[in-house]
Amino acid sequence: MSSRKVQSELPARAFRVHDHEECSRSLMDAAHSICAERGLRLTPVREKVLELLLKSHAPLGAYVILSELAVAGFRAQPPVAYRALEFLVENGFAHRIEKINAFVACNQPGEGHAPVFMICNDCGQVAETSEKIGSGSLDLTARAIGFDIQHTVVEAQGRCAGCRERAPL
Amino acid sequence: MSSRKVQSELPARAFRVHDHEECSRSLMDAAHSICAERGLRLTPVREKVLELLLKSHAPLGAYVILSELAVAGFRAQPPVAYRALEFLVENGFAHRIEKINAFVACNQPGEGHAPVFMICNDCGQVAETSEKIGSGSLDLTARAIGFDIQHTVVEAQGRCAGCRERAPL
DNA sequence: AGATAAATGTTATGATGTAACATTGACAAT
DNA sequence: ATTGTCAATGTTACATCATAACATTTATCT
Repeated sequence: MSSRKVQSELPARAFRVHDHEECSRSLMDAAHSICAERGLRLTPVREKVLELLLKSHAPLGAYVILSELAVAGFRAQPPVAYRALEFLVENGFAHRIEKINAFVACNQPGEGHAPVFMICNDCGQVAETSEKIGSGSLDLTARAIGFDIQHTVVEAQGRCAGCRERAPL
Repeated sequence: MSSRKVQSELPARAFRVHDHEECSRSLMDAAHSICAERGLRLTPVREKVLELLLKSHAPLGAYVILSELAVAGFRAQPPVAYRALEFLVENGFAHRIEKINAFVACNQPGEGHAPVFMICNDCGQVAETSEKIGSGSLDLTARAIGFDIQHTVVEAQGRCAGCRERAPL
C-alpha cells in the first residue's frame, strides 16, 4: 500500500520544477505494484510505452510512441501501440487527451479520479489535476437532468505560467 | 437584439421534449441576425451545414455532413465541409465534440459561454449546457497555478434519463 | 502435457483532417 | 465600367489517426 503512495498530491506537477527522474521512477514502481496486486500483466511493450510516457515532458501521439517502440526493437505496427495504450488507459496508468489525440502518464494511478488537464499551447506540456468523482459542476448538472455519467473529459487549453513569464506577449 | 433572443435558457434541451422545428428555425434566424450585425457571411454552404446540424438530433461527423452536402448538390471534397464547420465553430454557431469527433449546433449562439456537453452513449444525443466563463472549477484551478485559459473542453459520456427509463438495464 | 485464455504479430483498410495552390466571386476605389 | 483586393470556394493530393480481422505465440491452470 505505502509502496503505491505517490510523491505529492499537489496538482499540475508538469508545470512545476520537480525531480522528473524520481517522479518517473516512483510512478513506474507504483504501476508494478498495482499490477501485481490486481493480477494485471505489465508486459514488455506495455512497460516500455509507460516508460516513454513517463519520460516525456509532453503528451505523445500513438505514432510517436510507435516509432520509439521501433527504435527500442519492438514490433511497430499500429495495433501494437494502440493495444498497449488501451491497456494503460483502461487500468488507469495513462490518460488520453482528446483535444490533441495524445497520451500522458497518469500521475495518481490506482486512485479513482476524474482527471482534469491543462494543455499549454506554447510548450506543449500538459498538467494533470483532478476532481473527486461525484463533486464538480458536471456532476451537479448531470444530477439535475438525470444523466448518468460514466466518463468525463475536462481539458483546458491556454498558456502556462512559465511560458507567460518567458514571453509575456 | 430581441431578434436574437433564443427560446429558452434551460439547459439540456436535447434531452427534453420540445418543438424541434421551431427551435431550429429560431436558431437559424439568430444566426442570420448575428451575421448581419457582425458583417459575417452566412454563405450557402455555411447555411446548409448549419441547417443540417440544427435538424439533426445527434452530432454529425464531418464526412456525414459532406455526403449530405453532396445530396444537396454542393461540391463535396473534405475541405468544403471542414471550412464551413470551421466558420460555424469560430463564430459560435456550432461546437465540436472532441470525444466523438463530431459537431453540433450551438443552442445559445452569440453569447460568450463555455459549453458543457452530456453525450448519451445509448441514443447518441448530446445536450449542451454551459458555464459562465470565469466561474467553474477549471477556472479556479487555472488561477491557482497561473494558467491562462483560452478554450475549454468539458464533456461527459453516459446515459440520459430517457434511455435509462426505456431500458433500465 | 494438454487445454485455454491472453497477448502479440501482421495485413489491410477505414476514418478523420489538412496543405497547397488554382479559380471564382464580392465589393470598394477610382 | 475597370481594376485591385480579399474572402470564399474548387480541387488535388496527402497526412494523420485508428481499428477489423485473423494467424501465431505465450502464460497459466489443471
